Amino acid sequence: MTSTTVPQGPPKRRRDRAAREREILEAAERIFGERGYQGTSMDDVAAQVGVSKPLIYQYYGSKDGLFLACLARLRGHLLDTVADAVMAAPDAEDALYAGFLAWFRFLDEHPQAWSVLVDEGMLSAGPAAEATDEVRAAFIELIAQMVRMNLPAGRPVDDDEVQIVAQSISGATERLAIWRTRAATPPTPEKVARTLQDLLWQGLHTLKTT
Amino acid sequence: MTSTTVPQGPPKRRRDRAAREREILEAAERIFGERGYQGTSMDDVAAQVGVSKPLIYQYYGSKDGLFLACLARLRGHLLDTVADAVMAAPDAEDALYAGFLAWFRFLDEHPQAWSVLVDEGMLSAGPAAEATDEVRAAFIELIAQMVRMNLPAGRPVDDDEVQIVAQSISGATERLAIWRTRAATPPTPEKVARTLQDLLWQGLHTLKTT
DNA sequence: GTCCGGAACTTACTCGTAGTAAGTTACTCG
DNA sequence: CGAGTAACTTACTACGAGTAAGTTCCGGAC
Repeated sequence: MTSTTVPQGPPKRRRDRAAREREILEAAERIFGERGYQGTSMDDVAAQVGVSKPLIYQYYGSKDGLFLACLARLRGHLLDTVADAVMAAPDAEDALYAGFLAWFRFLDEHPQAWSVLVDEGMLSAGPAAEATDEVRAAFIELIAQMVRMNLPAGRPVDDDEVQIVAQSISGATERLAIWRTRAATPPTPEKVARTLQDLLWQGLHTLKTT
Repeated sequence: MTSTTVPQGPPKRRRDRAAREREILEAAERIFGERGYQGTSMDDVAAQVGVSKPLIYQYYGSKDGLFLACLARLRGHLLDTVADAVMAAPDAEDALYAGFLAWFRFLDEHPQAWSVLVDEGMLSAGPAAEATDEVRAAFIELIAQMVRMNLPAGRPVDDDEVQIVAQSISGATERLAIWRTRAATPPTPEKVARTLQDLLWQGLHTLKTT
């Protein structure tokens, strides 16, 4: 009877680093999504994974680091979804609508992912701020490209204006998403996307005349 | 020589409650503005005022409570400034521009006030969330009223659409403000206000035909 | 004056959580 | 088998939010 002493139910012992990192990331996404950044402690995550806290620190460096990893993954996923919708649209006008629609639908379908994204404002201080800006910047860039699609090719583009418009759209869609989650009976994604498109479509053309 | 024992340099001893509350609030605004919500400890504020921490808790209840008090005051100030500019404008088109301009100018002139306002996202958890929503709701309402000013009186107003537009504008202006503080050479308030107005003005009229 | 009631204020804690130092266990390759 | 290394843990420190229980001072009643 040398061994066979403690055959635990879950045979979850040592895993290699990549597998553990994935496991931790999934748990973190879930818990951050449920309880928010502040409401989640590293001990919670560690306990959920069945691992000790320092291991998470070894892999992710800090609480901000772990949160950022979640954020980057989720936002990447969202970005892909929206970008696909935009690319699939037949023309610029449809692309605008399709992009908005994909955005709001994704957030309806992944509510806890969205909770994480909302909390990104959390990291406004510290070196994490730049990281979140980078993550968001990919989105702004997608929007900026869509905006440029609307401008005739020959004209000189005022980059400041493109930036202003892209930032505006980014801010508008984020606030609308937050508002929809809080509202008692939020309008459908279609309705919101349609209204936004109506609001912006004409104005986007005035840029080229400036 | 009954008294005259300890004539300290700064004769800051007991003050009545209202005066102390003001003093604490001013210090808190300054420190929150400089270091952000996370970066500020209650001990910092207490030390700055020259008072002990429990006194602040007695007056403001919690860190969130203190922060909210700052927030409400600053946002009220900002709201008044923008509302005044909107009201003073001769027509709806000017009102839109004037409102945006007042907003961006105020934030340029009160950078640390703005830092506090940016951090409000911080309070996405807990009972403080509703309070910040209330504070923001006043702004949304101002915008919604401006939007309604653009619609002909006789038509039935789609309240959902008005809300969507108001939320969008609120989100756009907030994100633009954040972007301007981070950008190396941000465009002038006039430029941003002008571009935003161009972007939105035409679209605002399409609402009435929906 | 002096006594007393309450408001202003403090000392000295508890508790929870981010983060770390130093050590231990198990897998792997010669 | 034995050594090296990656995976992992125990047992802390540090610090900040929030609190219990007390102390000091002022202003009015007699």
